[in-house]
Amino acid sequence: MCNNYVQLLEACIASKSLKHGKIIHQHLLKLSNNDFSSTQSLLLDKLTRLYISCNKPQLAERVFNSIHISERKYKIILWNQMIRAYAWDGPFEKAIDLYYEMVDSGVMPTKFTYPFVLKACSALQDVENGVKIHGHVKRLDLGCDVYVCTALVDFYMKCGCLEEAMEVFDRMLERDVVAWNAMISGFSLHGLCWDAIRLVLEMQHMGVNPNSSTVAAILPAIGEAGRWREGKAIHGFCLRRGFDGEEVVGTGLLDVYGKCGWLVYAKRMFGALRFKNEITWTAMIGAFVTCDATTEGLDLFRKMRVEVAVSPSPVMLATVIRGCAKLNDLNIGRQIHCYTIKLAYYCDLMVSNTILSMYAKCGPNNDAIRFFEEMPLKDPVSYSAIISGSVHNGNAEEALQIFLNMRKAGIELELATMMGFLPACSHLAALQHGVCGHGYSIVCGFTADVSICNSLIDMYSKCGKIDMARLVFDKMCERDVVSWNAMMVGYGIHGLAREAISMFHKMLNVGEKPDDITFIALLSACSHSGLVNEGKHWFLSMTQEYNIVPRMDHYFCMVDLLGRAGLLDEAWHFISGMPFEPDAQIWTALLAACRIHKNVELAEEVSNRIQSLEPEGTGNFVLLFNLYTTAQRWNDAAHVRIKQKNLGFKKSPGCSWIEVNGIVHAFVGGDGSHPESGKINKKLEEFLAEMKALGYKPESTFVYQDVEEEEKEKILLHHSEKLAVAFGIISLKPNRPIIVTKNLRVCGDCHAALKYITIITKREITVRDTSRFHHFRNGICSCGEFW
DNA sequence: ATAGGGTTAG
Repeated sequence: MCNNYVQLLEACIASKSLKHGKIIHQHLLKLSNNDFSSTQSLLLDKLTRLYISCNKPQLAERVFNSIHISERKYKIILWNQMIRAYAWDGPFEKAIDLYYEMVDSGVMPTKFTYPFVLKACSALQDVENGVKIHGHVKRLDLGCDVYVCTALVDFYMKCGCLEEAMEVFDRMLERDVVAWNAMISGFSLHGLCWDAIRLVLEMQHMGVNPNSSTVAAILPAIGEAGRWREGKAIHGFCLRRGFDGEEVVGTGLLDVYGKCGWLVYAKRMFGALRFKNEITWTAMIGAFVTCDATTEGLDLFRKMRVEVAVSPSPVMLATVIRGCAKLNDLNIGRQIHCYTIKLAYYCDLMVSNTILSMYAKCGPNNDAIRFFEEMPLKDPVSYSAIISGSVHNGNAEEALQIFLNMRKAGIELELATMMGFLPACSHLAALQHGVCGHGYSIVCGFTADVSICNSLIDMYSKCGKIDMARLVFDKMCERDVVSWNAMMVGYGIHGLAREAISMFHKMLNVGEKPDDITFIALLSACSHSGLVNEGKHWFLSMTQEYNIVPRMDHYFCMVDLLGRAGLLDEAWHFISGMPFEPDAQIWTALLAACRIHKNVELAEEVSNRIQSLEPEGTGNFVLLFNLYTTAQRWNDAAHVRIKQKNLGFKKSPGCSWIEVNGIVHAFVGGDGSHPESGKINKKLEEFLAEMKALGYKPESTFVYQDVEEEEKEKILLHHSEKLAVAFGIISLKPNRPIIVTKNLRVCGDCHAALKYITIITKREITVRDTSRFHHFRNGICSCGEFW
């Protein structure tokens, strides 16, 4: 009877029939009175094998454990197979546990044990156990086995221990193509393109022929590095060897072409492949997205849905969603989002992070934050995406809050998190948080990264610490165009145009090529310092010497430059000579200039143009309104206000904020909601009396309501920037800097008053408004009255 | 073999 069961089980193993196997298992349980141990070990052996072959390692392990311990010792193949089954698709910890159990029960592992258990270690990134197991290998004298050594190389490489991997590899007496491939794919995994290529050449030199796996292993690194020349060379090699028709190689080549921007070649590879699997389709869609042919990519996705009757994989949907984000197409984005819900991919972090980032990029809206809050699983990537997304959508305060929650929840900070956090500090001028971010970046080694340092330069300069920004810049081992641009922008907003220009020359001296943003930085620096002739010079040389076609933004800088300097007619002519239609922003720059230089007639003309171009804007109304009130034309002013109201626009209120002990306190004009409001008002009253004694006269032209003088004085005294400064003075120790940020341009009366306050309090005050910094000290402002 | 988060401009 027993033999019959053995034969039955063997039949089940051969046909991988779990269903029948389970029935037999039940029978055996009944026969043996639910006592496994009395069942013959041969049957248990077969049953274990069956469960392993059906990929049910847990069931297999349970049956295996009922074999008597003395017999289990000799079932080495079963041990190995169970470890393999766990190492295949987890739980990986079980593979490692089983390995130790095996060793502890005195069973000698074989060379077949190690590749499996090491695979489990690399899946878990468990270096500690991997190293311990490496020790066992040495003791068991398996250190020369190609199979085991290749597994060790693969393990070390996947865990990022490149030196250990190389050491094992170098000691190998013989190396087959698989061993070389382990090294090559390891380098490729870490983006070390040149090391991977060097090894391919070396292996050929040693007489080992690369196979199609070698090619497949090296292609991702080539693609990531954008080395299209090497990609083409490998393509040629594949053609000679006949590898190019293989799905894996063909897909890899397609991907390289896509990543290098050679869409035509990518399409040709795709067309030439006889067999296309889902990965091939995904790679092609991704190539379209990367090469800015996103619409075509989405079309291909639809075509695939019709032609191939399989549900798209998470990776494919992530690629498609990336496309929606790039197209700024919330409609299709939402559809794909629904589709992922239908396919139950909502627990796939990669998919949900892509959706999150799409909502953030297509903002500003509340979709991103809502989606984030409802995510069942979140990882550091999700946090990074929502932090940078919130900053991108103009909500830096929210970004800061999420960052602090993240810290509280103990979630690991990654480099990209910092890349979202530092701009949030820049926006808020939250110097204390920014400095913490800098410290943390040093500790984590992030400061070795050029982009992090670029963000630090930006953070310090926007927090008023231009010298610290320069210090970061000077300490960088490596700089890119962004570093120079960020530094120049910093000098520009601090009114240090000369320094910005000198940076530009230094940049040219070290051979860095200026880009379009470099010139925006240069032109806006000139504009803030009133360097009209320099600005004109750079605008011309930008096209003539550097072959950069001026964009709308460059024209904006020029209009701003001419306008601020009072050259209104020239600015007008400059706009008329533009090669394309000026947008509302350009006209607004001119309108702002009209306000500074009190030219009502031109302002009316310009305002009409703005309204025809962009009826939604409110800045236009505000500027015109202010201009009329300054000219005391109250009727015209009222008319503008009525028109604005009828059209349903509200002016965004002036808001100023200051960071005190890591908390950002915000104020609007006349704000009495702050807990310290009583003290703030008292301080301001004191200042008013002292200022008047020093010769201050409230400039009532900056009050845009037609009310009594006394009332005007009160309104002026409670402008948001004065409230924030007063709060700073009463809450910060005398040695702490006072840095206030405002969402609009600083008001003229406040500008005058703050100068007096620096005399009275003997403190330095910094105000950052929308266009630049004002450093007040001893009754003088760094802007030299030019802003 | 395909794959998620990122710096400078107004």
